[in-house]
Amino acid sequence: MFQRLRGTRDFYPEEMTARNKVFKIIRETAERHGFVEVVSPAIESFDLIAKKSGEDIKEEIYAFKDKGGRMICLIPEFTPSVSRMIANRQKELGKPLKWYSIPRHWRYERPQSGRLREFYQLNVDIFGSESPKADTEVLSVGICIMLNLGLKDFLFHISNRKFLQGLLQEYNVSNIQEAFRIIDKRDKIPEEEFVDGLLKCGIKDYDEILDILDSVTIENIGDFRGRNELMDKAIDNLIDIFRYLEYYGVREHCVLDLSIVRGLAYYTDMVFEVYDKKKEMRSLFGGGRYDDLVESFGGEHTPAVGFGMGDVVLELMMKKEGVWPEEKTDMDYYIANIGDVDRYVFSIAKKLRNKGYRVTFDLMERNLSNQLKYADKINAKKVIIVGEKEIKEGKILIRDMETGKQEKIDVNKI
RNA sequence: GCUAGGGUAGGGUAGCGGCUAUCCUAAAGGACUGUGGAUCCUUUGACCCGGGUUCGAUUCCCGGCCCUGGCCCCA
Repeated sequence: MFQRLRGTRDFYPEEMTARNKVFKIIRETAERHGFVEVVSPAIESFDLIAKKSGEDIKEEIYAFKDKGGRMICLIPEFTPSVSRMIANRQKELGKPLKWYSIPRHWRYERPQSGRLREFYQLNVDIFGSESPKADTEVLSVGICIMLNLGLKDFLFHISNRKFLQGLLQEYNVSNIQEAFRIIDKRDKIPEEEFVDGLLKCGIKDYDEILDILDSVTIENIGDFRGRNELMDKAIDNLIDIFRYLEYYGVREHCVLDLSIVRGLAYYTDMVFEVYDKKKEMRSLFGGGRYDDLVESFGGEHTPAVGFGMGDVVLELMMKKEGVWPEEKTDMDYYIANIGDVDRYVFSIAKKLRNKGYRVTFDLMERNLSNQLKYADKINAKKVIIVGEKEIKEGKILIRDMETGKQEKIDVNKI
């Protein structure tokens, strides 16, 4: 017997119906927000992926030589591919671009809760707009997807990196990237290690800085205006975003949280992460603004903002909240036969199928009892019984499998 | 890469140094030769792999593989 490869999943029909429902809600929500779908190949050149993440990424992805000796890989993320797509057709694409995609991604990592080697990830991005309205649109899609999926226990923690960057500059902090990394880990590491890390980055007055991060809200952040240009830009941006979120009616799902920085180097302004309200689980997903990334892939300067949401954690969250759809397939019609009535079975099936119904019939030469048993098993809503006796009078029986009620109708009425 | 726990029919489980390896469920069929969900019966189907200890290992020991968590990392 062969087994699945580690960290991969099979989706059997019952699971597939539930997943399709979830994906449908996600697609519809994105499209109602004016996003259009794109797809790119599952394989890309290793150089493209390494462009953003460096050569060391090789250890964490599926990378191999193809028969032509080219180093290629299964895509571990979407950003390089979509940046390439934009750079390739820079001139003809009208800005802003509002794109979404639900590609499969592969990462060669140790699987654990909420993390597999093969997974789907919704990517939602807006390219070409610097406006905080674009940031808001991206946040809004994320929030509406969560709500439309029936989720309630979540909160968007929103920040702007430039605020912290400006603040750290005021305190003459030497290594700002490293400081970002440490502050990002604040909740995960012991207090001592955290303080130690801050000191190493040259942050002596960490009490003051942490106090600011903890106490500032969207209501009082304006008090910090006038300190330096970076902070002013961040403040204006955050106030705009929260105002727009208010206009859109999703403000209640958001909170200003200046401690959110995200470890990644390429985010430039707004960043966000989504947590359950009590922050018990790990981050559900996150994203932000990355204005310089497309350019680094050889395109023109293209401001961008977006997020990536993996299906694995989403499924865990939905199951935890009890809103994962029922895993059950069903069928509109099962046509049962008694005796030599094949010609009627086929023609009835064709008529119903042309009308758009899902229809199936016996392929096992079963007796009526077992045909009904099978119809029950596949959750057929209705069974049409084509019997020799009735067909002589031009009649068939329709049985409602839920009520058990059965009526005799004219065969031509189908 | 590091670390904890675990691997018995398709799914869920019991068990023991030696019995025909337990039960539930599932699937196929029958009881019911023209009516599903109930009941009963039949059939199908498992001790992860390799080595060691032993008269004998599914059980004990070692190694590997795999699974479930945690760490590193997290695009």
